Formats: sequence, structure tokens, C-alpha cells
Amino acid sequence: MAISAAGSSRSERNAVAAPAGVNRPATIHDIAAMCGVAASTVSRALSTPDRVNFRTRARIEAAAAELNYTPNSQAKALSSGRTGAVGVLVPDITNPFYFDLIRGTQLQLKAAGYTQLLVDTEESDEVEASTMEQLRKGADGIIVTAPRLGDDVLLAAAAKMPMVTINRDVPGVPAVIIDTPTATGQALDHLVSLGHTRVAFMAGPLTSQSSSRRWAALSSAAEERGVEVLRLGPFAPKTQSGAAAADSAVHSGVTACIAFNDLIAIGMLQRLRERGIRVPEDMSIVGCDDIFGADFCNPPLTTMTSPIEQAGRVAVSMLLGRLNPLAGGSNRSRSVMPTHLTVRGSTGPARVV
Amino acid sequence: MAISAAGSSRSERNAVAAPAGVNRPATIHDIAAMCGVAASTVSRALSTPDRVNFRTRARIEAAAAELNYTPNSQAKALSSGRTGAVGVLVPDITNPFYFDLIRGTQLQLKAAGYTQLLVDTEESDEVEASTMEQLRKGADGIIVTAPRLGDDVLLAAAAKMPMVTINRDVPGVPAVIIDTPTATGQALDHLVSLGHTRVAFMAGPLTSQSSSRRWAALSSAAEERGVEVLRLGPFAPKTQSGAAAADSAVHSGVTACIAFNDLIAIGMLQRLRERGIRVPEDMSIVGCDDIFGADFCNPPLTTMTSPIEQAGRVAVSMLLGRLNPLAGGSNRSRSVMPTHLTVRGSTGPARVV
DNA sequence: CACGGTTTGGCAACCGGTTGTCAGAGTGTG
DNA sequence: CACACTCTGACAACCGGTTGCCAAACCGTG
Repeated sequence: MAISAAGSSRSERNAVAAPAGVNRPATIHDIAAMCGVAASTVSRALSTPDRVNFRTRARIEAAAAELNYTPNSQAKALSSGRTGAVGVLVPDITNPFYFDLIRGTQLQLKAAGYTQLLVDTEESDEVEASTMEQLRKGADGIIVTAPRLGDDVLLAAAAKMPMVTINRDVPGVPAVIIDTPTATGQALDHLVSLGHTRVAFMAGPLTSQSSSRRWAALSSAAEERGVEVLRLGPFAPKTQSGAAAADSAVHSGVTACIAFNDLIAIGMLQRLRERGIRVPEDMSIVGCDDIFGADFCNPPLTTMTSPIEQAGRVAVSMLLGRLNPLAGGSNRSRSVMPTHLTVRGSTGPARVV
Repeated sequence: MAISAAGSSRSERNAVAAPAGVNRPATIHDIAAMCGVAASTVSRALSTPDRVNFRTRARIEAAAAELNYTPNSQAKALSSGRTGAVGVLVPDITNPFYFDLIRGTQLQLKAAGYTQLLVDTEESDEVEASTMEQLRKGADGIIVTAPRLGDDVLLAAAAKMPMVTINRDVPGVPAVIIDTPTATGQALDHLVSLGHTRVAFMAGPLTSQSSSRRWAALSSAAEERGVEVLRLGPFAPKTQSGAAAADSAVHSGVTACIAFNDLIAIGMLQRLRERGIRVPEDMSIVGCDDIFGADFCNPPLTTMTSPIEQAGRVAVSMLLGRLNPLAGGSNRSRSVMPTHLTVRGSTGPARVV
């Protein structure tokens, strides 16, 4: 047998390559040398255990443990084509809405042995597009949240690599949809029952599909109930926009507002307070998402609670289901997450005019 | 010349490899074939432009543009040893403190052409350790925030790969320190000037070095000023812990509290409100960090404002300075970020007993 | 004992780049 | 015109794995 020869030549090379005691990470070649087998056998022992003999595998596993071996993910990715990473694109990391989403994806990805590549696209469609192109090689799949890009671009991108969108309903592209439109109806009922007859919708960005969907749901619900709704905005989804939103709501003369999201709603609360307009006595405010802070702002915000973290997990599950079709897993290409209205202190009976 | 021969053989292989029109991403070999040069020449043209002739380079660049070439980062990493990625370890993604930090690192890394690998260690030292080991190959460097691991472990890890810590002062390990101890003195002055003589410190986790440093600063400042401070806790850095913190503060009979961080402080505000204890009339509360939400909670929180996002950027700069020593850049191994007290509504004159 | 089938392990090509080395071409000088 | 020197590009090894294919070894059976 050529065991000793192979072993010694390997260790010689090793000694020469790392003479200064710089214990560089072990490779399968080191293990192979130590066990007197070929590198390919080591590879198989670790990735296709059934392929090698029970005794050989044990020896290899022992050696691997001793050398504290960790596979080099770059090399693995290069040769196998799978990177073990999933890209997650969010428009704004500092938006609390995405915190929970990110945590959801992170947890689920880690559980499945994947790495999360988080990218903040800074609300820019260009960054979005270039990132997606870049990730095409760097990741096995991608999860994009409420992107700026058009349906056609998204569809084309989905054809090139596994993709799941969140809150973006494009036919042919797997999606997780947070069903705020339904909760919007609940919110309107809530306001109507409190005596409000004129309600404003503080719209999000024009390009936001979520905003359009909510407005559509709201206006049709309003029609059914015979109340008047008007659309104000657009407003950027940040607390700072709340000031302008509040002023425009006051000017419009409504007694209640449904904001595109909690950030705008919270900003409105601050502005209304500055102007001495009481919430909910003079004006009722409803937010959307129930983000961090919605429960402790002043007054606590009535809002539509979304299962955000869960949405992140579902998105990951859907994506992984596509990546590994064999592993079973529901192969649904669309998942709707229910939401509900959480009533807190920012809504109350309509002011008697 | 063998140009035509090489060219045709290449394109043949190419045609065979991708017959079904599956336009897989272009490689340097495709470019080489198209230009009739060797792959190595393409590599040099793109990474060491001076190394190839002006005209050849132009041809190659044109071909690369036409084929929409993007280098495969895995392959690049494998052969060059540099991954172009930096790991960022945070204990809890959903803690708003880290949002700003993450955004800071993300922005600075992207500007330098690096990718951010974000990992939530879930407040666990084991996850921290294993992640660091894993990242040793997957990243060029690592930024760890207020880790659980001991000084010795950190020092050992720092010897193995470039590392910068945030809010963790270990000799020999580059660090960005947010100087809350100084602001703690300011906070105490503020409270003392309002007539408070007994103040509680709501401590963070026992293993948190930040918490220890703050307590040390606070107790020595208290001694100088002749006021009494007591330490309560430890409390987990979450709003939920605020309830216990509030109750223990009330029980201790102090008139003012300085919390380890804003999450605890905000949780205390909620609990005190539930119990009918007025802030600041009956109890003053000071937070720490000035996170998202500190300005709109009820009442708005007096807190120590930290330049969190900036800290993230500085950490990245320090790390990159180590990775590319040639590029100049300050080679400091320790950076202290100033903080200041932001007075809002949660602090007021001491209750007259 | 011969034969077919199944394990089991090795060889070598390959993933897509980087980089050391070398040879041929081109340039300038004595 | 010969020689030294620089510029330019090709060749091939290498990074650390994966995987198709083949051959040796081993098995049981007729």
C-alpha cells in the first residue's frame, strides 16, 4: 500500500507551506494525508456518507474533528454551484418594519444552514437592480421586499434566479402577501362605528404597490359603507413625513386618518401634539404594521397588526422549497398572511362638529 | 499566430457547454475566446490594467461590456484569498440600537466595495464563537458588537483574523468605544441639579462590559458629588424587562433612575404608567443610546445620545485600514465616540418627600 | 473455480478566477 | 549589427472543494 508514501509527501508539503506555525485552516487534503486516502474520498465521506466504507468514514471523521476541519464555503460554492447563501433586499434597514422581517428570515435561514446576505437598497431601484445582478452569482436565491422595480423587470429577474417577493403581487413570481387590505376594511368599520364619516388615507410612495392596494381596498370599502374617503400624499414612509401628513389632514377637515404605515402615523401624532390638536379627541389616527414603538407612543397607536416576522419565515420556506424540490415542502407560489386591527388609544369617537 | 485556433476551440467548447440558450453568466474565458487572447490576459486587463497593452485592454473591456461580464466572487475569493466580505455580529437584530449601527456599517462597507454578512448571535456566546470560526474563511474581517465572549477568547480570535470590536475594551483588540460613561456624569449632574439625592442604576446583563463601565463611572461620579446611587438588576436589555425594573425602582424608594439602555427605560415608562406613578413628577427616568422611539414615547425620554451610525462607520474604516494598510487611512486601534445628554420630558424636579 | 454484481476508493477534470514564470516581440544604445 | 532591456501575452499551477468514471476488491452463487 502506498499509504505511508502519500502521507509523508502530503505532510512534507504541508510543513513547507506553513513553516512558521501559522496554523492555516485544515483542508480535505490534510485529512486525506492523515488518513492515507485520496481527497475525493474525504469529500465523499463528509458529503455522501453512504458512498464510503463505514470504517474509512470513521477514520476520516475522527481526523476531521482532530484537525478542527471546516469546509471552505468559497470552494464548495465554486465547484458545486450552490453558495448556501440567500440575499435579502430591503429598501431601508432603519425602518423598524424590516427589523422583524429580517429577524424572521435570519432565523429560518440559519435553521436551514443558509447564510443571509442582507442588502439595504436605500429605496433606490438602481441599487436594487444592480444588487440583484450581483447576487445572481453570489446567492442561491433572493428575497425582495416591496421593491421599486416594475413588474416586468421583476418577472425577468425571477426567471434568472429563484426569487420570492414580499408584498409584491406579480403574476408568475412567488410572493408572500401581507393582507392589509382586509384589515383596512376592519379599520374603516372601527372608525365608522365611532361616528367618523370623512376619513383620509395618508398614502405612501407613488411607486409602492402596497399603498395602491390599500387605497383600492379602502375606497371600495368606503363606498360600500357610504362614507367619504380622500387620499392625501404621497408621503415618504418616515416619521419626518408625519408633520406634512398631519398638516394636510388637518387642512382637509377630516376627523380620522388611516396612514400608509406606522412611521407616518407616529410622525403625525408628534406633529398634532405640537399643534395642540388632541388625539383622539380632535383627530383619530390609524397606523399600519404595528411596528416597534406603536404600543408606547403617545397615545398608543391603533394599527393593523401584521405578522411580519412570520412573513419573513414563510418567504424563506417558500424559497428553500424551490431550491430543494426533493425535500417536499409546500410548493405554493403565493402565501397570504392575515392581519387584524389592534385598537389602542389613538382612535376615539368623532368630534362633534 | 495561434489566435484563430485558440479562438475557435474556445467558442466551440462554449457552444457545446451552453447549447440550450441558457445564457449562463459570462466568464473570463468567454471574453478571452472572443478577443483571441488567453484567460490570464483578460484577468490582468481587468485587475492590473497597466500590465497589458492599451489596445488589447480596450478590446477586452469592450468584449466584457458586451457580454455583460461580472466576475464570479466565489472564484475570486478562492484564488486570491480575499472574499470582499466583512462579517458583522450583533447580539440582537431586533434591538433598535443595532439598526443604526448596521446601517452605518452597511453604508461604509458598500462604499468600499465590500459585502456585509450580518449575523444575529441571539445573545449567545456559543453562537458567537461558532460564527467567528465560520467567518474566518468566509470573510476578510469581522466587526463584533459588545460580545459575550471573554477578553481572552476575543484576543485569541483577533490574532486569527482582522477584527474590530464595538463597545468592548480589550487591550490589543482594535475597538470603537461609545463614551457613555462621560455622559453618565452629565446625566447625574442633571438629576442632582433637579434635587435628586438617591438615584438607581438599572443594570444590564452581568456579562455586559458596557454595563459595568457605566456603573463604575456612575458610582465614582456619585461619590464626587456626594449623592447616593444603588445598583438594581441585572435586567435583560428589552422593553419587557422594564416592568421588573420599574417595580424594583419603586420599591427601592429612589426618585430617579438611570437605565442601562433605552429599551429598559421605555419599558419602565410603560409599567410606571400602568401603576399610576407619574413621570417625571414621581419618578425621573434617564435612558441610554437615544434609539428610535426615545423621542416619541410618553413622556419623551431624557437619554444619552450616542452617534451609533457613526460608530458603525468608524469601525468599518478601522477594519478596512487594517485590511489594506497601503491605502493609508488612520491606523488607530482605538476610537472613542463622544456622547451627550439629551434632555426631554422624562426627567424633572425631585418629588418632595 | 469461474462469473456477474456490488462496494469502495482513486484518478482526473472541472468550477472561475489569480499569479509566477518565461519566451517572443519591440525598442534603444554602443 | 549585436546586445541588453522593457513590454506584452501565453502557459500552467494553484485555491479547495465536487463529481463522473473506472478499476480493484469483495461478495455470493451456479
